[in-house]
Amino acid sequence: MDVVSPELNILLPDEIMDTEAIEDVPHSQSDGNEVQSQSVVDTSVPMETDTPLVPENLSLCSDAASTQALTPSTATDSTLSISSGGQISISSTPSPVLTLKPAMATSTSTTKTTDSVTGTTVSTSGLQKLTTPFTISAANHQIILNKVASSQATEAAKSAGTPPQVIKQEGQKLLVTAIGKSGQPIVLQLPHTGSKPGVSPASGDTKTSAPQFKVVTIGGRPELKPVTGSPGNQLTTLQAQQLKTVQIAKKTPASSAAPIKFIITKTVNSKGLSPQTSVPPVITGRVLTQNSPGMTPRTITLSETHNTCVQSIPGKKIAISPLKTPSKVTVVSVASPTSNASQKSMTLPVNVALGQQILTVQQSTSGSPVKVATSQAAAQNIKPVQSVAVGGVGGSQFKTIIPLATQPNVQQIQVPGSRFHYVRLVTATTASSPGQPSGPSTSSIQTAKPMVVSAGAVRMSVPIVPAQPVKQVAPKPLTSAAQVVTTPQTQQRLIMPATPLPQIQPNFTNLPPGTVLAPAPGGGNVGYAVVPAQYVTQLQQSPFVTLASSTSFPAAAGIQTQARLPLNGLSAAETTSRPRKPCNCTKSQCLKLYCDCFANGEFCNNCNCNNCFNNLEHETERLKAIKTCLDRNPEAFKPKIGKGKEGESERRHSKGCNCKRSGCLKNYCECYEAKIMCSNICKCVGCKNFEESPERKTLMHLADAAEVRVQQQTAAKTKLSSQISDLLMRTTPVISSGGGRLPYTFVTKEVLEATCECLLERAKKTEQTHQPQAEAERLILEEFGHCLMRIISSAGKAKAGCTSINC
DNA sequence: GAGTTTGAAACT
DNA sequence: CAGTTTCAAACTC
Repeated sequence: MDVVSPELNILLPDEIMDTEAIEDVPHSQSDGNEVQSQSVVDTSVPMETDTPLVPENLSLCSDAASTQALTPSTATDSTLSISSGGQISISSTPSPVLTLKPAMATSTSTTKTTDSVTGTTVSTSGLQKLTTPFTISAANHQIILNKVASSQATEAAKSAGTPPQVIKQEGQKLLVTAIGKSGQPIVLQLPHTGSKPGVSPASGDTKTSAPQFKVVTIGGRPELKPVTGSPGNQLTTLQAQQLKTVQIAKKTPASSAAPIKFIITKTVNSKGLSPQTSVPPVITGRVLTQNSPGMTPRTITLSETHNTCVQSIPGKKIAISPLKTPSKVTVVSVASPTSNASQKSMTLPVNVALGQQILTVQQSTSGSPVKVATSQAAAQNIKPVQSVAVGGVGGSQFKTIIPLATQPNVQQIQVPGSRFHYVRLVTATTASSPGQPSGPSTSSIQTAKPMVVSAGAVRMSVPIVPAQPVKQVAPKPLTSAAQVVTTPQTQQRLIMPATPLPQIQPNFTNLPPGTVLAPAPGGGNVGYAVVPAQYVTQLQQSPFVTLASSTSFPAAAGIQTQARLPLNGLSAAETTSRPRKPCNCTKSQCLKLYCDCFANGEFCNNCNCNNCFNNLEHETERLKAIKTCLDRNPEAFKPKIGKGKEGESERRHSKGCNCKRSGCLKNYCECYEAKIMCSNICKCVGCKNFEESPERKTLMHLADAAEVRVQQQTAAKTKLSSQISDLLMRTTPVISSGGGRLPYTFVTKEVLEATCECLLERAKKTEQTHQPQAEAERLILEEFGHCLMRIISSAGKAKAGCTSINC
């Protein structure tokens, strides 16, 4: 049902919005009352792949069965936050905040609102009512609607001494005219439920049958206009005990070439529970990005289940780096009974590429290996909501909601501009004590197994799309069962479970098996510490191995990697399959900064180098080399790309380049390689790497086009592969399901040869009969089909025979 | 894949 | 600090 009008394309944020604004609302909204949903609904995450040029839906399905369609006008820098079961907020980044709050809501909106305007109501008729007392704040351009989800809302209302209010599912509209650049009203429509398709004024999309929230946040100008409720549609808010926000920020107007980026964040707050013990509701869905303004609107669908005892998980975010093409949202679900107090909220940049699978991670309790499951724990009534942030150029971020099976176990690690994508999964294990340090520093090597960094809490950071080597090698004491990964900017650590993670593994292609990413010494802004597999093995075999060498590295190596990575990220193919780039050093022994591995603080692994000393076997030499480099330049291992001085937000090369012949438009130039402009500190000659440079723009367009092509190809391949796999599974279900040989296993070399012979024979016949080429191709294909059928048939017979024998 | 170009790193 | 050399990646053919 939810439809986003084509105008949304223009309105969609080009940049990623800062997550903090999102977090503020939920936190402020929490009050002592709890709103609980009656039932836990299916938490399955949509897996379908979005198709370019096909309108997509952005919706949040919730038990409340309220859907809202937003038709934004051309607005900039505004965000719309909608909290199902709690509040709906529409905010613009610059400032003013529109807050819609329940009239009887016990919770007082503490959102950062200035010049707030209250009293606007949106009427709805039907099963549910949403009180529309809301606050419009000019500070953040936010409208927050507090809504009580379904029965919980009713109960809450009863408890409050007021009759329950119901929001009718049909024809409900929320017109928001306050947010719009040109004064065009934004329509929030509560979609029809069931099979009855609602008529959406926006675009008429009627695909959604389930109750949904459609949340669209669009950028807007600072000015705020009154929110108008459509006649007959009243938005009634009972009590907002849960706050969920979805925000889409638009930093700058999206260009035709640049993809429009959604920023949707949703957090759920509930009262009475501390953040540590909070359990957010499960929200499932996918996030799709708009490819170009002219295209049909793309929507984001997020299914939401209202749950009891919903707790906000501040900072639970997943960042998705912006892509030119629609991407799926990687959903990480982590189920665990308890939360870890020591956990910190993090943003997670996830470079979502076409065909990328939705990741659902269910985390087990402490002491047990981290589990990854596609299904969420059914027993968990409380499901954490996690926001998904899509990293954008210039640090802006795309946010969306990430469902969590249970507790705030997933934390995002956001590295703006970096292609490293990490999901931090924190097991809120019961064993973990709040005060217990979770860092690797407290852990020790216990076994020769994959390590558990912290005894108290298991943390997992999933580098979804590490395009480049993680920088720094800072081996840490390891315990068992997981790998540790840290991000450059924070102390986030990733503990990979010893058990393979099918959903995640493809994303670790650039990390060698056994690779351990540990936080570099010094905490804080520390680069990644990468321990090659062999190093891990050595560590496991020799618990007394000192990791002092890693300490020699300055903290910032991780950012250095970031600098080398294009802001827009790699193409889907690159991001999903490209391994860490091996070095080819021949003379430097990989102990000089010529070697990228060494410069990044990594051990060489699977490289093509000769006479490599950048490994454990030559730890002494390596340490010496590190010291030499640091003596020569204390900043040698620090990131080259960082923020400019005096509050400059743009990244820039710390030293500047010295290009003379490349015009700074080739990868020889470190600035260009990092996809940043040359700055005044560069000493380049004939620089063409500046904003207005036509040459640069041309190159960028070409690169974008190439990227799009790659993504499309990747998507096509993925789809084809999926179809083939599906076909194989469907054609011989008995064979594949009976524990026998899979169908393709019958395609032996001999079978292949026979098939080829048949095809060749058929080709010869067509030649001899002077068949037209088209006819010849048809006959050959037909023959191929026959061959396939024979193979399948034979496989089935073989299986049947085997089964009979077994019986 | 070999050879060339390029600019950072290393050296003097 | 400047000039030169070394080096490995980027690029071209």
